[in-house]
Amino acid sequence: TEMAREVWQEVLGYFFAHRERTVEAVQALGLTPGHMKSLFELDPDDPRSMGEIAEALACDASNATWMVDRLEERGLVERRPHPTDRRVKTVVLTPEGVIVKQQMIDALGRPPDDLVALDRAHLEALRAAVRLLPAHPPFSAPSPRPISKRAVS
Amino acid sequence: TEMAREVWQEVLGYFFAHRERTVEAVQALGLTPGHMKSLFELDPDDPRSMGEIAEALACDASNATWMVDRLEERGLVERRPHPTDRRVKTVVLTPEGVIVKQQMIDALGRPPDDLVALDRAHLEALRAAVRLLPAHPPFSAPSPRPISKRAVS
DNA sequence: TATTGTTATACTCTATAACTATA
DNA sequence: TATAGTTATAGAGTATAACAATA
Repeated sequence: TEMAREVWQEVLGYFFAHRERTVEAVQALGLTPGHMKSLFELDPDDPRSMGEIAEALACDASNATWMVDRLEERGLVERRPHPTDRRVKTVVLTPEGVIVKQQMIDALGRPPDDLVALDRAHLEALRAAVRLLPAHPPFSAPSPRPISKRAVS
Repeated sequence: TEMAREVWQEVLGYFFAHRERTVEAVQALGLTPGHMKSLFELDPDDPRSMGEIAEALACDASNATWMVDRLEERGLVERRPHPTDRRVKTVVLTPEGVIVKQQMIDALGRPPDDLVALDRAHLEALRAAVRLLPAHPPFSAPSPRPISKRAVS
């Protein structure tokens, strides 16, 4: 419908107006957009294989190797052998990786000044409204980790 | 405030969930993100200098040269001499560039399916709310062109 | 001399293809 | 033989520095 288009264009316009700020926030941590996407997928306790990372990032396997190399050089992630399949390498966040990931999430999630400056009434209306948006993964995905999950598919 | 943060994070999360779709829409037109940003800045009747383009895209002047080269090869833009300063080259959209720009805007502005599928009541509430967002340039900026503007600053 | 844009060059990120080691 | 990951290589995109033309 036409209303959906209006809503989407407003959201897109507002995001584009602040896009530069989010890019800068990531760069300030010395991370590239690719690193950012990788960190969102990784955790200390949920090992991911290289193949899973490549799939999640929708990139080539060789590119995943390259990206994980860079993250490993910075000490943010660690490659580990797979318990049963010696072809597979799994990747987990290091303690420093956890810290940087949290810094990244904090920086990205900080609202723009012009939004903070809005009336309380407007903010309440906005908050009620955005909760009507279709379900989507929370941007600060706190690693949904079911208790019993095998290490790697 | 905390409410502003919640609102921002919901908007960000919703956008991220559909980010891939927008990238694909641009790629389908054979455009890179850099081209996309360039087209947003260009128009048929509002010549921009190379320097202005580099500034608007927050990139190096040499990179602007490179990007305009690519757009010119595709016939979407045209370099023209500046009327008074022969050092300056100005860039305008060609007729074909206008068409492709409009296709890009249409593709980007098409709302996600899950938004279109929402109840009419929810959509009305969302539309009313997003209009409360702080002022920002409309994403499909229809080339704000004051009648009397000198060609290039 | 200062400024505009380009060219020369190098570095980052991404992909395809060939390769190594397991299974 | 097939699969997981890496390495070799090439290309797009970005930046810095040197350069040419013009102011």
